Amino acid sequence: MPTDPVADRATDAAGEPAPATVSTQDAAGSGHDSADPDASGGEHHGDVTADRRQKLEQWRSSDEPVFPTRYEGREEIAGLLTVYEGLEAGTEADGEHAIAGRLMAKREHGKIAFFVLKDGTGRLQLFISRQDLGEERFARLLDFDVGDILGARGAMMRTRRGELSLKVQDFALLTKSLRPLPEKFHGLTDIETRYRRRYLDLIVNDEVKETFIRRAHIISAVRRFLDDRGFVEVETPILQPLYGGAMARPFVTHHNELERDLYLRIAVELYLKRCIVGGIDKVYEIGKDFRNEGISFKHNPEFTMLETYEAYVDYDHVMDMVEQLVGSAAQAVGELKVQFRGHQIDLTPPWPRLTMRQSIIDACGIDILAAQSVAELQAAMKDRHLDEVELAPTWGAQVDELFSALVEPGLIQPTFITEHPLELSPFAKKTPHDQRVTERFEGFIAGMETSNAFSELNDADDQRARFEQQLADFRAGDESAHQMDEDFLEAMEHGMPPTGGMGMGLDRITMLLTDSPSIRDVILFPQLRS
RNA sequence: GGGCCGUUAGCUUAGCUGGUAGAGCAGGGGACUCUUAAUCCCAAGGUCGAAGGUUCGAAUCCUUCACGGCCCA
Repeated sequence: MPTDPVADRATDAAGEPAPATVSTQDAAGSGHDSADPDASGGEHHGDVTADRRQKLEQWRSSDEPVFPTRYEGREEIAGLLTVYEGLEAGTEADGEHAIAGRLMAKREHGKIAFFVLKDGTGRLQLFISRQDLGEERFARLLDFDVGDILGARGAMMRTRRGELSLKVQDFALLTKSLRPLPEKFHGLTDIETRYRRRYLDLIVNDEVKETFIRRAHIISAVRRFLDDRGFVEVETPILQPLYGGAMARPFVTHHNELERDLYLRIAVELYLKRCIVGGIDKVYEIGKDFRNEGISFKHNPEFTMLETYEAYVDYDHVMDMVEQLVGSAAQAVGELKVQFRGHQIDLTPPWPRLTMRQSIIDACGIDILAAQSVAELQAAMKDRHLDEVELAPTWGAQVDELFSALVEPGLIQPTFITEHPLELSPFAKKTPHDQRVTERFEGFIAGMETSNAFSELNDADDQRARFEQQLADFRAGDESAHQMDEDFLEAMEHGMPPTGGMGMGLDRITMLLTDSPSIRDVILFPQLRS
């Protein structure tokens, strides 16, 4: 066969970095022969996978590698976009570049064609002409399917219409894709498929990847904030013989050799406090907690929690820290004023502070400290026709229901709710001015609890009494009530310094800072029914 | 757990008071040297989520189930 002079030039240009292309010229010819009678492809009648498998077999029978291990000289697309930003339309730059990525679009146009290649950093158009490649290589390149991963090499140019492009002189198949991508215009919208096959969501919906990049930046910023303040990051058990540190139902698992059940942690609180007892005065952990509860737009059974404990400070100090921590996370990915579900939310410190008692009085007129039993409370609710609030078995649980139903959804701007009732706060110190409430706060943003902190209880005898009260609540039907933990009490009896402790749901912070309406949008592989 | 809505080609979807499915994109064949949701021509692609029921006849009506979404608790 006569050597196309243009193809020859292409081979020379690509010669030294990619010697494989030299032998390709012949291979392309023989490969093309077997590819030519595409009538055989017609036997599959639109079976896309079968058609692609057949193309893969054609590549295998050629001399070109089908799943090569590298593409020499590859550069990231974002870098080229920056370097050639000023290239004028209709001109071609000197020098040669190589890129690699997934083929996202094909636009054939007779003797030329336009492809769109996407790598982890961006998209770049490929300008392909038969004149540059020669007939055989041109046909072979056009044989690629959308979804294939390929490498391309050539000069940077800008088309007459102004699109920055790589003028392809040489190319290689890096990975054959056997299945079609979702449709290009509407993309992948089915929510279930997006979650179950997140890789497709990531390929097709660019903003999804952006959300997870932001998530990573947020978590980095949180770490940096704490590290800069001298906190030590630790890792504590996920498999626990006794779950605790929060009010929630656990997942149970089983250890075969030990012949005993273990729980997946619902919080890291009790272990980090042991670290405080041990003298790590500033300590934190970022990791997964597991709570065996319902699934909703703000609940996933496993979620990412931050907990911090700092010795010799109280909850007021922690409140100041939370404002600054959330602020610095926000500034890592944007500004202190964020848009969330149509609301403009201003995270600028200081945030308003309101006692839980006052917040419930404001919402419905009930003074929870005046109605001191579950019966009195429910009578007060009945007087005010608060039928939409679910009844709870204990006074503490009933207060929580009232608050969750009537106050929480309205806390759109960042707000600290303080001085929770003792019954709801088995690990918080009582306030000096009222023994019925605690030095505790929860930070609410956009109607979601995003942080929870207290002046930590360090009186071992008081702690034991709290556990006993929890045990009574459990027997009264509150399944989320806390268990007795003798091992933890023993640690406490050795003496824990006054400590300010805090927990923060990082998934919810990420929702807020990425304007994601559901927690499933900030968890790559959320829990679904199977 | 309850209510409402949804499930039709690989993807996005139309399908009225019942007469066993129509399109766009993707894929196949062809044309095209500046496209970018390229365009044009041709051909193909469906166990209508599953199982029962009503009916001469069911994507359509009924029942149950599965999965999903939203709302409520």
